[in-house]
Amino acid sequence: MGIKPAKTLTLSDIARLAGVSESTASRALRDNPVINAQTRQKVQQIAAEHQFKVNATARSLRTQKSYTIAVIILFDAKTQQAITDPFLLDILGVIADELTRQGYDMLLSTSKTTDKDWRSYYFDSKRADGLIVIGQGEHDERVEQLSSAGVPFVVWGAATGNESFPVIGSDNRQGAQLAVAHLIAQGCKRVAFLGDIRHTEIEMRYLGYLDALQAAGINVEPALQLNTDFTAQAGYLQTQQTLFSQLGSLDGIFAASDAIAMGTMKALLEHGIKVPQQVALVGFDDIAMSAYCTPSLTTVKQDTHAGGKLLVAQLLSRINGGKAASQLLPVKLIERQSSLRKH
Amino acid sequence: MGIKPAKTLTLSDIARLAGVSESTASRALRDNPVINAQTRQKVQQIAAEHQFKVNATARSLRTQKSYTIAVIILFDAKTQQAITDPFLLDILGVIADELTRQGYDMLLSTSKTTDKDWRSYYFDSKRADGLIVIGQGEHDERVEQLSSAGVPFVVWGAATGNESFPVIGSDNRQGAQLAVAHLIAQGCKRVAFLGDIRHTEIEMRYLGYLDALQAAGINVEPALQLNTDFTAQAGYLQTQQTLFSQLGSLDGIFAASDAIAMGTMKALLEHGIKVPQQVALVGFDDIAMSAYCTPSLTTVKQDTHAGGKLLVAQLLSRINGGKAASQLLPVKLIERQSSLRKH
DNA sequence: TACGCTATTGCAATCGATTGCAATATCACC
DNA sequence: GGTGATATTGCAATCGATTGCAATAGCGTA
Repeated sequence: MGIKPAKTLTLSDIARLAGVSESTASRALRDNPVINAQTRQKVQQIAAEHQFKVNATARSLRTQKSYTIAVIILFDAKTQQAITDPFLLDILGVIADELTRQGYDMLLSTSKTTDKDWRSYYFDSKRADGLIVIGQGEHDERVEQLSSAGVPFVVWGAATGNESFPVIGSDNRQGAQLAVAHLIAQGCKRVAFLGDIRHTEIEMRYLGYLDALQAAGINVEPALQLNTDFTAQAGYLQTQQTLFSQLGSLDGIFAASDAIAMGTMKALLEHGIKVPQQVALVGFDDIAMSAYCTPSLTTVKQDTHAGGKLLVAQLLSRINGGKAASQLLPVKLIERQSSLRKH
Repeated sequence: MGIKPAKTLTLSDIARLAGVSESTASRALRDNPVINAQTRQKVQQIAAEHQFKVNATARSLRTQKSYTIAVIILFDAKTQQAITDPFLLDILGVIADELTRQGYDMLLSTSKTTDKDWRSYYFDSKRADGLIVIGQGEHDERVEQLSSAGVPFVVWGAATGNESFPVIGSDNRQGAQLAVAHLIAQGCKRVAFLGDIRHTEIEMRYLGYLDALQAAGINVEPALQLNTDFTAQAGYLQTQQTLFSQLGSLDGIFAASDAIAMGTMKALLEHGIKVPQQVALVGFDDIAMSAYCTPSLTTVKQDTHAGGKLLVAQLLSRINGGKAASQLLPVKLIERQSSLRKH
């Protein structure tokens, strides 16, 4: 009478309904070929009729595989806010889709909360078969710990060549070099760098910046490198507080992320500085908004799609006993109004 | 010799090392008071020394609780891309933190990939104890299905008062009403609405738009409501293709999201239209970039922090046998340059 | 000394599915 | 009819932790 409490059915219920043993039912549901075709169909049909779903927990326990990957997003201890950079969402979406496509679930964690010990929490406890760590932060020692513990994991970040774990990431150095060379080609003589070089990825971008300056025979002024967090606000404040007052005449700025660049642009425009005529500006990431601010933002586009897929592919390969290798992804300069003086 | 293979220890190993039974070890680790204090300490110490972590899978199987919540992000079938709106990341971050704080893990899924049957996949299979659905999409029938199936879940979206499930969301109608009333106060006589009203949240915003117009005695022109997807690109194209050519003279635009508004702004500025002098513009969401575009964007701020916490609180209450109630969160108009004509 | 009560601890079942191995049935072929 | 090979199916152990209930020990008191 009325709707039944819908107690979840178990495999043994299905087996009973189909008149076979649990083992036969299990094999039938997994399409094991030793099972007679008719039996298999019957079991599958009954399971479907009752909307039976294998209990994932029991299966995991028995098979010792969770088919779950933990994704950990590292971010600044300082910027204690929730994840903010739009770029993260981009790559997160790709990873989510790709994991699903491969039959894996995704457990998401932000470093703020689980800063204890990922290995214990996710791996030792069998919550996940492997880890994807996004961002190396400021040389986070926890990442190094993982590598010594035999945990399958891959990192999105900057490969320096020295790390003992696989790192997938954009060719930050070349991207920055392209960006700054472009600024120089537009006539810039004195270019500032906004970004916190304590992050490995940003450090690489700084090296690319130096590459471009040196290739052009421009003298490097260390004072033009300003540590700036990954937010529009940081870019805005940095520009207001430092760039104008302390730095003499600049004619170009390379911001280590689009978010920073947007803050910078705001500050410049507020001061009546014309972008790109007086100061040309280039960012990094190509977030969605970059094309739609005014002037639109020249930037370096990372291939998040390839990156996400590669992260997943490498991790799964590693989990299945194979090797995972670090890899650099090519980037592309997207020229927009914030830096284009000619034409 | 060398590093040991580090085979994971089980509870029975710890029990043996401590010289007690598994049951005692289990109780000791969970701080069960019936266990003698000395025994408890000894067991805990040994567990700590060996970095023992309870196997979450086994525990889940036995206790019938996964301490995991599945978060499902719905988005347009049309915009088949990965999650794009920065607003989502905001609330996702809050939910992640709050779940962690409450001892729950978060399983993230995007609707594109798991469009089968969430109930089966997440709940029947015991992967999750409950679901948080973000966005109702275009009256997604799958959400309704959930409610009839006894699955604990809550939705972030727009409560209409008719739904059979708990919906937490901003007071979209009032937010829109505030925004449009503000435009009218700035002198706008003819205000367009950009947003796809097939989404319940947007529909509410449209109602608020109508409220404000009617309160001001302004005639409603249905042609001024233009279905537009949640992206800057959609806003840009819509503005270019429709607003200029077909709509006569507008002096105000209310965009249903900041992303749309930014696209619109770009198109307006490209056409040499002065914002806010000729056309005043208001968005919705208060994403991080809104303060940093030029002119900065007036918008309606949603309280994502309260929203995320409330979603989690209601869901957990529901899981623990309590009730979950729909709730409307207050919003706030943030006045910025894109609409401020006076002063 | 015996009895009852409390404080601790252990035994064994249980959660639900998977799988190695044994058991049975079926069939071909000599 | 007998024998071995093959196709199906079932039994029972197993994954690792939790927990109801029984068992034991220790202690106070009549």
